Amino acid sequence: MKKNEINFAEAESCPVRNILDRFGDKWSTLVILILGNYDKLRFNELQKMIGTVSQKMLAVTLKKLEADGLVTRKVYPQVPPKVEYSLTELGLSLLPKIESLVQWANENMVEITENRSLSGVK
Amino acid sequence: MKKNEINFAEAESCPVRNILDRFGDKWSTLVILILGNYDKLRFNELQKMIGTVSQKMLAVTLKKLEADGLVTRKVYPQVPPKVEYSLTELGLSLLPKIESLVQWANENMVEITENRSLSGVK
DNA sequence: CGGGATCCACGCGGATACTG
DNA sequence: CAGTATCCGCGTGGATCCCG
Repeated sequence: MKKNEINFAEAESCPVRNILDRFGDKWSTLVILILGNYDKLRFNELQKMIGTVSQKMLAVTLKKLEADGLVTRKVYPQVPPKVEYSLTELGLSLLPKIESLVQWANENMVEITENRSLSGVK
Repeated sequence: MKKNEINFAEAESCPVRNILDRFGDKWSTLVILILGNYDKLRFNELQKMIGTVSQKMLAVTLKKLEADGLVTRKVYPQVPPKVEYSLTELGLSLLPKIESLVQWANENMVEITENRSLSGVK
């Protein structure tokens, strides 16, 4: 009783795998989410907002998102330097999908946590 | 120009972080997606369908999903043993959110891949 | 067949120090 | 301020063997 013949096997040919591999990391989705709430943010503002991210990982994450074309990086030529990050059109088109996931998370978090603590699995 | 005052900082109090930490692993979303397409699957069927997952990781993934209450595990008491996995109500409620993400992935995969190869970032 | 138990490599990601 | 460079611990996840 299968619906579509989707090939999940090979990572390269499977968009699901590709996308999930990209945004399955620790910080990407969170950065997109935050940039969706505040439309422009500086590096330090982002870091303070997330709170627990290291400079290195925030830099790496932003670089990847910029490379994917999801985030724009605007540099103001001044001293001290000022850099602002914001979502691109592409990034904005992804935002509602992630927010939809977040909404589900908010609605079902309690139930999942209860299930998990009952089962005893870490 | 911020919208909601969301506290992204502490992982425990932030549903986003919690959910993303759970499903941000390598196989969870894929398993949910496949079980959504085929409503019942045995362990080996799942493994062959994914193709590149090890026994260990599939077992761990299914255990976590079962502990969360997203997947049901039905054991048939016979020799050789037969176990069927399927999505629970909770799992089914998550499915469309993930499929929505997959749809976005399919639509924008090419553009992202192009962007990334142009930028030179791995 | 459906896993559990072990061992181990690799890479993510944190801490720290330094620079334009 | 906005990063880069380096070092390194630790957890994810693969390979292999074993068991009911």
